[in-house]
Amino acid sequence: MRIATWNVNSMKARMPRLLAWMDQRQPDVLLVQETKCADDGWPALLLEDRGYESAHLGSGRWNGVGVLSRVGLSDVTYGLPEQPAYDGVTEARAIGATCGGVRLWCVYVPNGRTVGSLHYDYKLEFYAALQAQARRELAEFPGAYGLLGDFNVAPHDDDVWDITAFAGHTHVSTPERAALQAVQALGLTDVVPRASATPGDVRYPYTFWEMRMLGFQKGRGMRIDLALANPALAERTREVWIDRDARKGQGPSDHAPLVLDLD
DNA sequence: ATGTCGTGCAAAGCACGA
Repeated sequence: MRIATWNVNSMKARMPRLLAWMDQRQPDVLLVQETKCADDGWPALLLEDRGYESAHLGSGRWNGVGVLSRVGLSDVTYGLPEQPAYDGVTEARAIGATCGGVRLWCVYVPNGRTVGSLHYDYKLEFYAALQAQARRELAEFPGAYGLLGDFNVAPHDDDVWDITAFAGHTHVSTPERAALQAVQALGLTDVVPRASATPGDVRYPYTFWEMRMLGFQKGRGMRIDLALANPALAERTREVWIDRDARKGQGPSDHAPLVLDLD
C-alpha cells in the first residue's frame, strides 16, 4: 500500500500535474493540503472516474484539505474537535479518515507568519489541538495510525538549507519545535525520507522550496512535510521518499509529495 | 529584502497569503 501527502497549492491550478502524478505513482491513498477550493468545487466525480473515493474540507480561497483513497474511506472527521479559530474562523486545516485499515489525518498546520504574532500563537494552539486528538485516537485505534501533512516546522537544523538564514524566523523556533515534539512524544515517529545526499546538498530530502528567488533552483529547501507514525504504521513502512521530480518543470506546487510504501 | 505564484474582487490591477 502506498500513502502519499502533498501540499498541492490549489487543486484547480494543479489538476493537470496532479492527475499525471497519480497516473505515474499510483498512490492508494493521497492526502492533499492547500486545495484552495470550496467543497462545491471539489472534483469528486473526476477522482471517482479514476477509482478514488474522496472527502474534502474547504471553504474556498485559502487552506483546504482532502483525502483520496482507492482502498476504502470511512469514519471521516472534519476538523480537529478542539481546533482553535483564527479571527473568528475555524479554518479548513485537518481531516481524518480511515483508509485500508489505517487511521490517517491530513493536516495543514498554520504558517505562523512571524514569531510572536497572533498567527504564531494560533499555530501553537493548533499543535495543542492536534496533540489532544492524537492522544485520544491512539488509545481508540489499536492499528496503524499516522498524522501526515504540512507541519510548517523543520524538526532539526539540518532540515533547512541554511539554519543561519532562519535566525529569528518561524518554522525553526524552539516553541514550534517543542510543540511538534510534544505530538511525537505520544509515540509518533517522524519517518524521515531516505537521504540521497548530505544536509545542504540540493538533493537533500527537502519537501518545500520557495517559489520566490528561485528557491528550488538554488537548493534552498526545507523539510516541513512530515509523516508521524505510530509503531504499527512505522513497522509496516518499507520506504519513505520525496518525489523531487514533482517540483520540477512547468507549473509545479512549491511542495513535493512525501510517499510512504507499506508492507 | 526582493525576485513567484494562486485566488478573488471588482476588474485588466491590486490585496492577501505563502
